[in-house]
Amino acid sequence: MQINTRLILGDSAKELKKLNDNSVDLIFTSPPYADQRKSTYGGITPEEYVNWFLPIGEELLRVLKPDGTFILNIKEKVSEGERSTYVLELILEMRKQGWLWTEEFIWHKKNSYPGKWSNRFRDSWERLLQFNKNRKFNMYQDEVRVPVGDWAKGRLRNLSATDQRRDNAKNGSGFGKNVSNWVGRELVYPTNVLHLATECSNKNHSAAFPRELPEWFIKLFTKEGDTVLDPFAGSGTTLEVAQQMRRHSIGIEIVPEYFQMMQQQIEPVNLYLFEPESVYESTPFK
Amino acid sequence: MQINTRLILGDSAKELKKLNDNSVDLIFTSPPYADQRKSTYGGITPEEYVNWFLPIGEELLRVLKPDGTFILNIKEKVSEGERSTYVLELILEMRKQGWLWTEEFIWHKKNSYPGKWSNRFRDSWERLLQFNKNRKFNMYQDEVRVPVGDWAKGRLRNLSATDQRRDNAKNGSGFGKNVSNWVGRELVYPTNVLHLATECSNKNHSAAFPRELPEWFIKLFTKEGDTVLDPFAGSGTTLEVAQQMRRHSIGIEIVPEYFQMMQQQIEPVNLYLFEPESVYESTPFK
DNA sequence: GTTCCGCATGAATCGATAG
DNA sequence: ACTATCGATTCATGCGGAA
Repeated sequence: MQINTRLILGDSAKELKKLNDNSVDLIFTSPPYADQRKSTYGGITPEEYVNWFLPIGEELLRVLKPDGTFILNIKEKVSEGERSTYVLELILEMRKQGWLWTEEFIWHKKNSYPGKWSNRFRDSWERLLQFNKNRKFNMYQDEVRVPVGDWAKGRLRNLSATDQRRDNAKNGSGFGKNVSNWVGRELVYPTNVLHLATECSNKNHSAAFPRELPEWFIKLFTKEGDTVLDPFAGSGTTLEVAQQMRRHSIGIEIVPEYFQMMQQQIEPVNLYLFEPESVYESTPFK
Repeated sequence: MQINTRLILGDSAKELKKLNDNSVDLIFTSPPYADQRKSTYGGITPEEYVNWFLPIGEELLRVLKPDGTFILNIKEKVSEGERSTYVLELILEMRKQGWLWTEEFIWHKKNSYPGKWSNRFRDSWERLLQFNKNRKFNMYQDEVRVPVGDWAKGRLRNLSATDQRRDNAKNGSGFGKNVSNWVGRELVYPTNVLHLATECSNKNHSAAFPRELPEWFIKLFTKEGDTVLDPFAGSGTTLEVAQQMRRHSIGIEIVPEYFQMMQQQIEPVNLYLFEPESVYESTPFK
């Protein structure tokens, strides 16, 4: 199967209009955060932020498949000693647009940005807001199971004898099922807190988030051959990961510098030859 | 110095009116969360929640000292497949009342409630919203510094088997060096994420949160002889901790059962005899 | 005296069933 | 149709009794 990675230089508000309705399985993005300094490129002030984002949210709602998911990585900055409220307002407004606010994951950063202030500690977490179009959506939970916590090592070692007995007793009649239950018992489902380190600066350009972050959500909400969209692609981490995981992807980036960085990093068309029948499915492009 | 712990049976909306303006240094509380079922304790629906809380917020703003802090422990529940938005709305409304939303701490629960659903993982975190009356407030950061060794310990504990082996392999020759490195290591400031386990069942009385939670904020925002207020005292964990830390405290609880539990747990007036001159400072009661 | 194992139990959520 | 109740699911933790 052929995996397509499409890079677009331009403004998301405009470029998204060129995508078809209901054509994307997962949107994962980390938009530019609001910033007081107007000098920075794309500098959107906290006051403008919601109105700036909403037209894009509208388009994202259109291009997402009914059973798709939108993950928005965001964190409000401090402004005049307070946390800004634009993220809260954004959630409320997006619900009015028709989004369901399904969940809020937390990225608990193991190594947060250093610093010291008299009235505040280092900020060590970010929001990962999950939005959906419907209550039913695709979620492949088994793909992200993690090794069971440490406690089990000491206690679960010789579970066979007693625990199987207990299991049988509970089930009562049926006794065929239990063995398979305990196979691979080392894996448990994760929670809505992701405890990851921020990416070390071993690459020339440091991404806003570590590769594990998009990887986890791509695993969880898509399968091979699905399409991932990042409307604020930045240096292209999301797309790079999506490609390696054999998902089609589309990235939009307005800053030429970042766009070129992406182009150098990513092969636009990546052929996986071990599945030769090149079934070219419905493309998300009009 | 005499430490006063005052327990009040009644409705916070009314009882708070009996407290003086600007008389409390820290408010730490965990109000009943909104609930679909009307039969249970508190029984406030998500729709009613903001309007129910706001009059209490008004009184809390009045009784808090100008340089005091209000910590609100809360988490929205799921309702019809979505996270409810009442907490977001509450923050926005409290700002209109005059509160500053200074910070949002995260309580990352090590042991979250179990369960499995097709569209959601276990909820493993709660909000600790920090509100203030002014940009300047008392914060004793040095009181909550943690040894670097703490995370090192946790890390070694978690990754026991394989990682210790790997660690040895890395160190290669010298195996005496590493341990002494962490002894007496300098204290560092924490972040805005608290990683604690929930207090589990088998203790005499189980609280909604572990003792470490109020303890940490009492250390951070008050000094000995200051006054702590919990308008939803529940089983009295906050007050108990405050008393042991030699802070005055006031607890209000509407459910007689919980109130009696507090009374049994806490000595109303606790004399610390090793400071005999009983300086009776300004009382917060009218 | 340690270490180990069994058991109970949580600020939960969904879907089916019953009134 | 709409609401209240109930069972099923699941994992980290502390306590108590056993090895």
